[in-house]
Amino acid sequence: MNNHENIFMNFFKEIFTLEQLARNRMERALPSDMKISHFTTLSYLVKRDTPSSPAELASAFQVTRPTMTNTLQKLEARNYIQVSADAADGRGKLIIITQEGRNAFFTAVQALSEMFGDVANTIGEEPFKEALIPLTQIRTFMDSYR
Amino acid sequence: MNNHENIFMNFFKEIFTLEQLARNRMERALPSDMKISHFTTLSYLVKRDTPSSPAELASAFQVTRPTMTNTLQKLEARNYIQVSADAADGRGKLIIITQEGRNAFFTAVQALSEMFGDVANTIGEEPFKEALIPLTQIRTFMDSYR
DNA sequence: CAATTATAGTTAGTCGTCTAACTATAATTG
DNA sequence: CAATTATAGTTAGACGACTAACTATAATTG
Repeated sequence: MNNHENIFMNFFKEIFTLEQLARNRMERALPSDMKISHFTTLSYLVKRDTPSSPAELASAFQVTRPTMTNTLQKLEARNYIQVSADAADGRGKLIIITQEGRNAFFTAVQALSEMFGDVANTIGEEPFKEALIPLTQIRTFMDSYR
Repeated sequence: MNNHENIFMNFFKEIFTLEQLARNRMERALPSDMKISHFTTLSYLVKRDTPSSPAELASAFQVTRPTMTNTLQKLEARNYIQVSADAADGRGKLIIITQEGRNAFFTAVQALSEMFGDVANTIGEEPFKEALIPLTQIRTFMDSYR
């Protein structure tokens, strides 16, 4: 394995490890019935003022449609989202967040803020800022180049 | 959500998305019976000239011991590793990689190299180098601060 | 415009990870 | 040194992600 490959290997090794560390930490901080997939989906919906389709959500989070079906079923069962038929497309559905969903989301944000606050106080936010630019660049590229 | 939190949210959103993109891409590039967990475990073992314990491996990859048990059982079934009792500790086991494991590992490295080569040719390795320093810093911190 | 192909969403089944609980051995301590 | 506590590894069961295969509707095309 030459140097070239080592940079990529090391990069993705860090990504995999960080993903696991962050997932564990966030899951511990979040309310027990709120998974990361639920949180990120609500986060997307709360910023939108127009309905989103399941396919759009699946694409936004790089998960398959069956995975998004599963996530949305959980959210609907908890009355965090409202699902309706798309009048403009007989195959489609439209998703909006409910007030209950908004409340649950902001409660979760509060819990995460405290957790992130601890991290920020210790390591500071500089490394995060520094990493964000190349990370976004790499993610955008890998996202488009499939 | 204030600015402070947005940096962390955005950072971890990129980590989650990148993890999924990288996982999909690597899984497609690897031989079909070689999972990422198998590859990274073999990668660790191939660099060692002394045996490793399952607990050491679990800790190195931030997975639980039952998860590592599962991974090692798969690797042993394929004769990629050799498992023996630890004479110095009646509870422990010792893991070494076999020649067959080395061969499978280097075949996998070859497949990944080609995939990374495509990425490198298009985006270059600069963003990876740039991200690696703060990523390692953050990972090291989150690793130690549990 | 009928037939084909593509797309939206779901269901079924697999896999890898997790937690909880267990056995066995080692280390610690009153 | 017996009793307690900690550690190594496994098993069982839950969960979220995946792929393959399905239904239904939309878009395309010969």
